[in-house]
Amino acid sequence: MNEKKKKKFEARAWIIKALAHPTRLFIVDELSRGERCVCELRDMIGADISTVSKHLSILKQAGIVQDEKRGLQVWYALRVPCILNFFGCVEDVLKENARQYQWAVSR
Amino acid sequence: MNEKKKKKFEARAWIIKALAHPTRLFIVDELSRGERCVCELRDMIGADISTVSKHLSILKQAGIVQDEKRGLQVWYALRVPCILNFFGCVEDVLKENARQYQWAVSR
DNA sequence: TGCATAATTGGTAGAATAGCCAAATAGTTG
DNA sequence: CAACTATTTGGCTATTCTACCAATTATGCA
Repeated sequence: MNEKKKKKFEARAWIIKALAHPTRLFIVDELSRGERCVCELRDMIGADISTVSKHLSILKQAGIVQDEKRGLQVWYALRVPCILNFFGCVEDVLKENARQYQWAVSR
Repeated sequence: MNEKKKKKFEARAWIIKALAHPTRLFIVDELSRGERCVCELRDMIGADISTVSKHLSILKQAGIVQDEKRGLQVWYALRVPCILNFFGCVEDVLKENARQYQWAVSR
């Protein structure tokens, strides 16, 4: 694998890694329904606010969300909605896995 | 967040985590062009065969690839091609990030 | 059966990640 | 300006991930 190709997959992995955590997936899902401030997300997630803030920072660095400060609050919004299309495929994988599992235990 | 919702995002994260590594993304990309045996992938990747095998095992457990033994070799193939659609979106994010970066440094 | 090849599994050291607390920063209000 | 609120950052520990080597398993062939 040449250097250029390597860089390409590293860049992709960087974005995908940003999504690879339940809390961050929850945040993306929530933001798909509109912008939220950090305190709203903290209440929904139920973790320390510093933890939530760090998750948001990872999503922001990856370019998946954007933020805007208004007064004391920081509001986050989805920057690239196409991310959502992916979840359909992920659900397909999960469904297929469940199907295969059922098939495996039934024989 | 209730227990059911939590499980849902954990399941999704499990699949996405399986993709969140440059080598595994390379494998998925390579398999999108046809099935490959472990030794072919090892040659392309240039890592220890045990490392490649473990990456394949992660993809297989997630249900993203499937394997079939033929003689001495094990051949891997993509199980859910819809995964590929996602990379278009990931590239969009990367492009958007690059654009934003250019804009930021030019002012 | 004994040897060679392909792949997986077990073990381990080092790197990366996640979560919490405490401290710092930024904006608001009396 | 002091007190307060919302968020981020730094520091720390526990956990998870990754890559390699060595050992094991499975198959093919002389």
